[in-house]
Amino acid sequence: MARTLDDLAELSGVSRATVSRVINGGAVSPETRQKVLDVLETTSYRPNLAARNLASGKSGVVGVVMHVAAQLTFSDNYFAGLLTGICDSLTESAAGMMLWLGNRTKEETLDQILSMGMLDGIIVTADTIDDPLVDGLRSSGVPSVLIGHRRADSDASYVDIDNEAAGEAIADHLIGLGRQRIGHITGRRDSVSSRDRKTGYRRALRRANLPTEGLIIEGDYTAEGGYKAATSLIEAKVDAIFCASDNTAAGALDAIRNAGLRVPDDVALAGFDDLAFASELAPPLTTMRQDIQGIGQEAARNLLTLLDRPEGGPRRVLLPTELVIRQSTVGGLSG
Amino acid sequence: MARTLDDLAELSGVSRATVSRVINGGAVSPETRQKVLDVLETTSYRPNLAARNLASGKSGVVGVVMHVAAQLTFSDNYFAGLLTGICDSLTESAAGMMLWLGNRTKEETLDQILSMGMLDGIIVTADTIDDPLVDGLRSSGVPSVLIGHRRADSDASYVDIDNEAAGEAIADHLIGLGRQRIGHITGRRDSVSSRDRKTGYRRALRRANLPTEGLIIEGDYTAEGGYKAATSLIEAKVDAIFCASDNTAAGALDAIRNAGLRVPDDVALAGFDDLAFASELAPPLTTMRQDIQGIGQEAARNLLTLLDRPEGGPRRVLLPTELVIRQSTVGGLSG
DNA sequence: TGTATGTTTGAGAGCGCTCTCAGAGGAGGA
DNA sequence: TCCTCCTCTGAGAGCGCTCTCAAACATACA
Repeated sequence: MARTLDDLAELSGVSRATVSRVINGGAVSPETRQKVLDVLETTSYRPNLAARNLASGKSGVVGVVMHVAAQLTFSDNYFAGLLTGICDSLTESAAGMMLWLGNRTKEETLDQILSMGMLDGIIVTADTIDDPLVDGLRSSGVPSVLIGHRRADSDASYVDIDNEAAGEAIADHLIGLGRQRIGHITGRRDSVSSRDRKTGYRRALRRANLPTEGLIIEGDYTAEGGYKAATSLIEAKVDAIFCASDNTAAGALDAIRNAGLRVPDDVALAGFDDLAFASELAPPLTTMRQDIQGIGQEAARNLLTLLDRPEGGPRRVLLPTELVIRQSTVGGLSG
Repeated sequence: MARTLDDLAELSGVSRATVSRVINGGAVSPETRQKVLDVLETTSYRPNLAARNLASGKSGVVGVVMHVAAQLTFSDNYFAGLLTGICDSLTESAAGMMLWLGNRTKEETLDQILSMGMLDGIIVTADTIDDPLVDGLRSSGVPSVLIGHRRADSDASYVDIDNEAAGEAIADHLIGLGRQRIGHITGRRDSVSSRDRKTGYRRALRRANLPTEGLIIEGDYTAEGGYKAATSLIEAKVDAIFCASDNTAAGALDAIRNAGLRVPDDVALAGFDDLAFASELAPPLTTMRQDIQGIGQEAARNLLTLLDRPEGGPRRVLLPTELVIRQSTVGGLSG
């Protein structure tokens, strides 16, 4: 059983260098190549990654960092979708992946990642306004792709959506419906996407000369937060609510119902994400679809390309979103 | 900036071997050790893992394999809990982790894992009766710890619960309540845990001389499966249902309600897992608590110990479960 | 003083691979 | 025929670390 390149070389009667060329695609004459391939075939040879890594300086492994509470990573479908997409692309390219969740402080996580010293590149979620982990990763020099980005990251490689435009589009939709008091439940306070969606919402309402005072309530992307925030918006006599996430909208829907109001007749309701359950709510939820899994895939592809051709400079991608109109804002729709 | 052991050696005026001893805990005189530690302090030295791996044959990275649909891995709290626990233990020991989900066929996954050739050990979920992935991993010789186990795995290292005893205990509870027609909704057909829980249920009912004919319906651990199965059990006039998972029970609860029956008055309902939502159902669900996160932690710890002392032989752990009685079986309970 | 025993250290041989460099051999032009 | 140019191949030098082995020195005992 051949175990090393030297074994293979001996078996095929060529040098180690030539076997290496065959495996890694160097210039080899057809006959020699075939000879080696034959031996390779009959020999369950597996290159030793550590040796390859040591010699080449590459490991074929990328790090994925989602520094949110571990429990959340898996229960919130947003992160689940992201990870699924990333896994997908990486598997396709036979790249390995190491995962870091929020089990430790950001400092510890950063330290651990850097001391691995073995990662070709890193994918990291960057939706927090002030994030030492992202800063540390970026300044470490390890090639990275961010999912989401702050202003400070505008010269980094990232995959994101245009949250401002999306927020504005949803608000415009509600405005177009003739609603006059349109409330907004934001996402987490320290979240970039939340802030941008709010900015978009504000811009739309200002342009339409509609009030926003007292109509913006802070949420946290969860259903519970949505319920609470919606309760105070109802007191403020809104006739529409734009929630920064579908989860939030699900909570808000409960609150509206419990207040004895009808959706959309009394209050039109819109979410963000278009998670699977959005279309199954009663009534089905108008929302901004983002292809979460696609974002994950793109991030991984992006990183792999970056590793392949570092000279290409930072790679920035904005993925499209799509307004999905359902009965929670437009009652008369069929389906 | 010192980058290699040789640099450090030069800086501290000793040999590379001595620096290595200080770092890895060999015998070094106090003065020499201090000298080296001082240099280490002022020098942001990070050992090169590839080199270390190559020289020592160890990588400090373990593989985690959960070959279920990726989407499921994250939406089902069972797997989420498992992963959280594993991450926890591994992080504690500063061990790296690589994750494989069900993005590819089992054969491809197996191949990819083995060709990594860099994993010190593997943690793999083994709840499927006939699983080439688990078989392949076990026969590969890479130290592994299974989560769950088949009969064929009785000589492997694993962490599991006693599903038979647990199933029997739940059934006994329902019997003790005086229920006469106790139905059972199983888990996935090819699942070991499902089969064992059913065996336990059967044993209890046989001992109590109660019928099981027509009262065992196949489910799949999901709420949808539970709804469907419960519907036919209701037609079979059961007065109690033991579901193989909480998710299943949630679906069954809907079905029972939709049939206009009351829980527990008409039909007592029990689940399995004690997921977070079990206590929030109306009525709160009687269920068998298993410490899912604890199982994950134990699996990781188990593997690390195994790697440390391979001579110890396989390490088998059965974690306890606990019957949690709530109003879905005993109506009069407070809370 | 000589011998046995123990402690601390350095030299150096790998681990298995990649990659450079130069040599061997063949083709083509003068 | 000789020289140049190109293609293919092998030798060998690392990559940074671990670990064995033996040397050097210290200590203890007879």
